Amino acid sequence: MSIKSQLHESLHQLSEKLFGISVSFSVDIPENIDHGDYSTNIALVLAKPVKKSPREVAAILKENLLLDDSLSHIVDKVDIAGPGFINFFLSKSMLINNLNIIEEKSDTFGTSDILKDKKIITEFTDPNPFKEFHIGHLYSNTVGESLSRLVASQGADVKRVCYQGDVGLHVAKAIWGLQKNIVTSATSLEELKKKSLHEQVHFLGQAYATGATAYEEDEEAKKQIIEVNKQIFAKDPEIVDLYETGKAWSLAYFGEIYARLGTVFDHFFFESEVGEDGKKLVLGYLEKGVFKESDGAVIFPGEEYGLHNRVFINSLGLPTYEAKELGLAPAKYEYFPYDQSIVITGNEIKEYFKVLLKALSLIRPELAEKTLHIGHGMVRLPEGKMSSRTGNVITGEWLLDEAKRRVVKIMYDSSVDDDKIDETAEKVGIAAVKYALLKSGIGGDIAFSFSESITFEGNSGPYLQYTFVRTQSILTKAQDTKTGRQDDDLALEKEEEILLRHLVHFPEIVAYAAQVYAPNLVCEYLYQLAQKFNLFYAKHTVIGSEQEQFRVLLAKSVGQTLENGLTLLGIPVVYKM
RNA sequence: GCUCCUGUAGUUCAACGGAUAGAAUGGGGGAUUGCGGAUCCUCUGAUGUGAGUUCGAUUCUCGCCGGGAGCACCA
Repeated sequence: MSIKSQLHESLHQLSEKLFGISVSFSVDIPENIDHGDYSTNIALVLAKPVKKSPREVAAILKENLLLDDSLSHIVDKVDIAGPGFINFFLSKSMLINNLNIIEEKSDTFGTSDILKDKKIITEFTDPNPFKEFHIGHLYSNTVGESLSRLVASQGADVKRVCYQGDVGLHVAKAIWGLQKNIVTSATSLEELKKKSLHEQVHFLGQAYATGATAYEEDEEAKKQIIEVNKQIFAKDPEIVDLYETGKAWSLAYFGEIYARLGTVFDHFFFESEVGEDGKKLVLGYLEKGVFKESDGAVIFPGEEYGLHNRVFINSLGLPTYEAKELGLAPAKYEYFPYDQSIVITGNEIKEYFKVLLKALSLIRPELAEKTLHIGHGMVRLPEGKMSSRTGNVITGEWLLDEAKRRVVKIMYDSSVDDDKIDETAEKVGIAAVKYALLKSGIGGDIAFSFSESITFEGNSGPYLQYTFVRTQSILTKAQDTKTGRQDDDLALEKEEEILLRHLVHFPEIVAYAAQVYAPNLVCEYLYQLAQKFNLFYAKHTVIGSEQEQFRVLLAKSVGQTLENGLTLLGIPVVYKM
């Protein structure tokens, strides 16, 4: 049990014992370190029912708290402050002993078993074959990977899956565009098959742009594309080679990006696999009145539930995204009988997802109940909107390459050609991009500016990596220093005490971040940790000082915590940069 | 028109209904012949607006003003 919940429990019991009431109150980690390591508002909440002033209530609680043996071990001092907050200060021995705990727990420091035996399936990234992997996908992947790691750190059994739209109008546009562009550029599918993956994917991207533009501007082309769409569903031999080849290119390309980002999916779902099941479900429940026919299409009457109507099967008899998604939920459950299914997508389909969940709740209520949709914001570019229709997109790959290029430029003489440097630059670049995406809350939009997001100063991924490198540098130089158990009666410098008091909170922050699905809380914590360490580092010498043993252990603990935290964010560490 | 999201320093972001609204960046001024200066310190500067609920509101409710997304055969 964490210190926080111990305090909560003790206060709860005390309130019942002294006043005979149980109220809802909180135990917080104060922002201001002068307000203690933990604080509670219980006295403010109790004041009214007890008919005493908050400070009086606090005083009564304080007196009795000190009698509690289990608390006197942990807590050194209890203060009453402000309007009636009770502040707790942890004992020094507790703080120092935490370093020993970190050393023992090593890479499991920060984990817990709150979600033990829970099966959680996470779905994220979801790029569509035949289309670009753009920054939005990069963002979804970064968020999804971090959330997956967070819930896994709390003991959950996690499976990552990716759902890809390999059938539908967008594919028809790309296929049509491929046919067209192969002719206009006087090449052939056989010729293209010999080219590099890069060139193939580029050709695909252009084909999609060609098809998408024609669909909007050319009536004849539009009709043809709709025909192609039917051919795709029918697996028409005329297009099957083109289709399979293009899809394979896309998937190979996505695979390269996942490898760079450190995501390993346990399973890939395709619309082509779940579409039929979804359609059958819809038709089955059409008879039962869940769905309705309207203008030749089958719709779900969301308006009857305060939402909006959506088409599930279009008038051509083809399942739309909605019906396919309806088929996906049971398929996921069959693959992995989950306790919770987390779907991470952009905010723009939030309303749509509500409709979908409503429909699912009438068909498979137990699955709908277990499904959680988390919407993330858009990545806005100051330079203007990107559009895959015009082929004017910033791709995820381009962004990663650009970040890496800038790292090399800043860190090294760019002429150097060295595998080690290349590997480090890649990791630092990934850190810059991922951290920029994760440091703010996932609900809001992200204003992505290269100058500010690919930065190596201030609140950035590379800053954290740099701080980690410093800790490791100390450890290398102090190899012979023993870091065994530390005495309690050490005289602490102010900067040391601040660090120790911050380190205690890591497991609580991680647990909370996992609970509320907020990787940005981990970012915030790590950034503060790095700042506090750098301040300590600037003011005190580690190696050669009288407290070398203690300080080396402190550096080691900070390094371990930084590494564990960065790992939860899906960000790699480096040992030299 | 309807639904949802959103409005905090010049800019980009924080703050379970709590204490003096916290950072980064920008701008001004400084620091360590020391373990990596991609560091550290310091100054500067903000809750769109009007009510309400509360011991206490950036946070909750309502109005107004501004920004964004979605709303039938795309995904």
